[in-house]
Amino acid sequence: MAVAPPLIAVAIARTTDDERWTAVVTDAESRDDVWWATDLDPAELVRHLGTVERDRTPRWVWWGHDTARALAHLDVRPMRCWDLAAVHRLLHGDWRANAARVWARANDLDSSSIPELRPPDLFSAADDHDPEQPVRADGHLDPAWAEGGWSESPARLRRWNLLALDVLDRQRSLADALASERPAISSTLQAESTAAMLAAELEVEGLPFDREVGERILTDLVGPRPRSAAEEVESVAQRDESVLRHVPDGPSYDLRSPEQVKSMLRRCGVEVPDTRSWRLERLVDAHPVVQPLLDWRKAERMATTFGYGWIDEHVEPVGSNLGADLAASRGRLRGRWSSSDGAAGRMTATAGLHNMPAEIRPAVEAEPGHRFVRADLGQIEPRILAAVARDADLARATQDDDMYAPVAARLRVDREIAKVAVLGAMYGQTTGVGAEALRGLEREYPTAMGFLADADRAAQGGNDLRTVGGRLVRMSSGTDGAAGALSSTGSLGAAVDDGADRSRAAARGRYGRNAMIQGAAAEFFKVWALLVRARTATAATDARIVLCLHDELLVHAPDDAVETVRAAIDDALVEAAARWSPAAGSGVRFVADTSIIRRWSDAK
DNA sequence: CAATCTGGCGCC
DNA sequence: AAAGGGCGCCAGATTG
Repeated sequence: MAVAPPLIAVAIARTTDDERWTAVVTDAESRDDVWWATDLDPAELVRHLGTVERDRTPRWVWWGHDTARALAHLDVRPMRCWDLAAVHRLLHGDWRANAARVWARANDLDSSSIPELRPPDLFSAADDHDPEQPVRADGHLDPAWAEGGWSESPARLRRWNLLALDVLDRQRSLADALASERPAISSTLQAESTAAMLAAELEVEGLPFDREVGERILTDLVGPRPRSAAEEVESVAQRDESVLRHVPDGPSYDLRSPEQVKSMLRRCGVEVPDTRSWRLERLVDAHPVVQPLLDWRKAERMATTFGYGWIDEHVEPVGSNLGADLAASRGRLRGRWSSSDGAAGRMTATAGLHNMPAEIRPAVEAEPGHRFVRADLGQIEPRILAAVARDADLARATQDDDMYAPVAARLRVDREIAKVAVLGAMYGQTTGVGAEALRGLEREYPTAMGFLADADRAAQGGNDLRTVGGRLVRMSSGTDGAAGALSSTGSLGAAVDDGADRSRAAARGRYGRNAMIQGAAAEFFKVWALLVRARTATAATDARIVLCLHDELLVHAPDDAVETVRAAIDDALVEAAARWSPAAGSGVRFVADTSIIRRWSDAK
């Protein structure tokens, strides 16, 4: 049995904007400072933190993203973490995990009474609160502390660490209380915390992006970069005209307004309830305006969401670590990352990192002397279903590289039907081609289907759920839960069980059933990604994860390290399956497809 | 005026 | 009987 690593709190802050640092490192057991210093240059700080990491291999405790981001900025890469905000999000299903909310929850305070930070005014003189005291008389954190005041002096950093350790104790005891119901929860909390560190690293690292390639692609799709506002207006007008010239003379229509597009189509004799592309695609023969409209939509989206402005805003030059002449157009595409967001705790990212159109992906290109090692998990959700439901029959199917093949054979249907049915069961879809096969699934895999039905039923009833790893998925109404938008709004007084109510309940059911699978898949993915992170960022290989995409990893590695990285990724998958306790002993096999490529678009 | 909602669409 | 999960982002429309 391994000895648990020591828990050590860390708080760091820049003293001025010229890169001097203050740091306090506090031992959780003794509540004594392991080390503190002020007016440090970054190299000293990094050396000290590295010494603690190496000599004591601690689990680092900190409040949240600020600290993780600062560590990532310093290129300090702790291997074991406890991020109070990440743990809070998981335990309480509350994604607005700022320090005040984390503290309030850990201390059983009502989050609706959290004080707001107010600018100093005439009344502040009447406030007898001591500014050096972080906790107010009502038990809440002083908002001035919570929103940055903690970083103003070494004494405050130390105090901030002690408060963090108090929260840590409360979080650990809550996790202990949940452990009988969710045995994986402790390891989930550790993985989620280290994933928060990875998210901060992804923000700093950025995704290698070649602006010249990107702009060339854009030129093909939406025309050359406008050189003036007038040219911009002209190009927009031309794009609009390519659609509007097919419309009979009459009023003008704004193609960006769905209502007006509906009117426009009506004038052309095409009546539609909405103008979604899948609907219009069936009507391309109904009127010559339909196809140009579809083309317009595609180009317009490219020009607005992923156009020149997008590149200008999110791609930064890599700087001096490459020869300027060698890579003038080389940049890094950066967005903000969250390690666990939304219903099921998936990673999310801004700046289009998670929904970049395939057409643009050739611009994501490894830097000179480097390649990408790309890996994606195969059929992750049905494999996760087999594991979390502990369905032995479905687990047997996962032995196949293509698990839909044995499922199809057992149901005596085509593979495509089996696939649609399995996915539909996890999404809550019960109509269409998969409907008949769904009944086959219920007959042949009653354990897995029963698991989904249980989650569906519980969620329909408004009961909160927990993923297998322990993440709370809130179904109750209120302002906290991600399911707020789904909660029933109508039936307060004269409750009428009408169609709208049933439809909302069904939506909650689908949401809940899917959250159990998507959430567990996210938890498994993070275990895998973190093992890859730990194994590939050694001095020998110095590879970096540059993108996490739900079931896909992109690692940027020096040419001579790519084979080592590939092997590490494959080993990490085997290890993740053994370490992630819901899978351990379930008989479920996980598979990944790994390739070594120059451009992201080269795979698949 | 900003904040929020809605339709639409990219990706998984 | 019917029931399509998640995210971020854009633009227009609406609300406060």
